[in-house]
Amino acid sequence: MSQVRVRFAPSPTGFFHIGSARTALFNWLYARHTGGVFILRIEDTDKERNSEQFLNVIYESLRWLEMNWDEGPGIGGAFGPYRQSERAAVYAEYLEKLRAAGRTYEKDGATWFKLIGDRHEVFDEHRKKTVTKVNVAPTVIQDQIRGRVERLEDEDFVIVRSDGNPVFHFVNVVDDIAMKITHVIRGEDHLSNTSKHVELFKAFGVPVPAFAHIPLILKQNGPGKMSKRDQGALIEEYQKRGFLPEALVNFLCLLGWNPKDDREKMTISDIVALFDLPGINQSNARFDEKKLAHMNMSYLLELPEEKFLERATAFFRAHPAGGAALADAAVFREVMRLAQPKIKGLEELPAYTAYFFTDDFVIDAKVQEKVMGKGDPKARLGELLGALPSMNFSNDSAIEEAIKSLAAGKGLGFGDYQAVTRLAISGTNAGPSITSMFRVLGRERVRVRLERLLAA
RNA sequence: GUCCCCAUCGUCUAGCCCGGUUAGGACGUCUCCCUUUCACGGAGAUAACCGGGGUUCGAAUCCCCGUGGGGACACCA
Repeated sequence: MSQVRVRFAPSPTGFFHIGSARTALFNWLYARHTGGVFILRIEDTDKERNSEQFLNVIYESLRWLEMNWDEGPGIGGAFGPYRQSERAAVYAEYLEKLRAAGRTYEKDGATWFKLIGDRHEVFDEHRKKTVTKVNVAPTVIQDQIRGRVERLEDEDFVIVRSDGNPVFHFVNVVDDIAMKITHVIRGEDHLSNTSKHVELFKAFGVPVPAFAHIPLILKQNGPGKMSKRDQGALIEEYQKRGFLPEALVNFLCLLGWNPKDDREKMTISDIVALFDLPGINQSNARFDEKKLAHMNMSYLLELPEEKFLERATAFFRAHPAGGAALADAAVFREVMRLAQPKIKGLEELPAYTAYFFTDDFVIDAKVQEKVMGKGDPKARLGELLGALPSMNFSNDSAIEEAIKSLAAGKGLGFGDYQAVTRLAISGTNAGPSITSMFRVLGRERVRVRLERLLAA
């Protein structure tokens, strides 16, 4: 068989969302799995709704998710241009073929595609108008995922608007022919359009590509498919929130596809090796951000220290808290080492580590009430403060030993000092071990914080 | 309304094609363990074959009908 050629064909009429990304991903995976070609084609024939801003979001999101395209904008290729707004000549040429074959006619200033068969008028209750039906046999669609689907396509349809611009169905098919697309992998919302497309392919006298209509992604709450306006729908949102692209890709693969065993976390090369069209599900999947978050945490946890530092640095650079956090590279590195095994996502970092970078941190009132109401926390603070000047701050275990021996001298344990000390130096009840916090903060800042709570 | 697609735990899913499983895994939730807090991790628990008919010795699995969900019905893509 000749080389697989697939395309992802977004229209830049809105932000790039989860569903589009998954469609792109399945196309990309299939190309990589088969050693084929992944083409990016921009379907910007709707002049009213297109915008350069949305176009850039598409490019940026695809690059972020590392779905590199082999042909398309910025790359070129033998079948360009790859933006439909620049392909008018191609459409004119193909329109002429259809016209020559007697498959078009003009009506109301637009060009219509003519079905072959006897015609009769029918009043359509739903559309409240009289339409012309054509007696035709049902169009058969052979779908790689759904099997054989029959659909009656029995009305002529517009292929070129009265303003001269060709419509989606026409340009989509023309480009698939011109770009020698072998497999059309797209959302199931296009299944109903496919009969139009098949009739066009047939009218052009070319073989119909293989179709694979993948299930849709439903919004996490409420009815319907996910759309650009839904909460958690936008790819760039995840990028901004510091999700790891490899985690998002892995998660997206699992929405509608799986390796047929218990594996979930897989490297992209494993996925490429295992992915295939017949393995794709037929039913829609609901988006579950909790599972994405879990996947993300799992990837974050196994990131090498240096990689984590890189990602965290990039995240803080784009964050309001970044200035303070990144002021001292050595401290930042230490704090990130402490934070990596503890957090679920990079977006937790600023709040989780704030007290390392500022002395003006918030003290959690609820935690304070709880901690200060048990035992004699102020006595413990006083004792610790007394021991502080002679404490060896060079490493965690030295600090731990110092606190333990202080505790032992009073007939207490490490735990009796833990909560109140943590509250004093971080304002909360969750975080790295207090010995690490001591070491990173340093004696002087610890002293000030202990005294502050003691005086409160 | 018409047409098309789909249907296993709350969610993502394995199993279905080639009928016989204690219907498996993951996320979530809960419990316990680990522990210097919080996470991580470990052990366990929770929870599903949409309904009804057939076919069959036997149906999650095959067939039909309902029901439910989704999509499409533009001179949008």
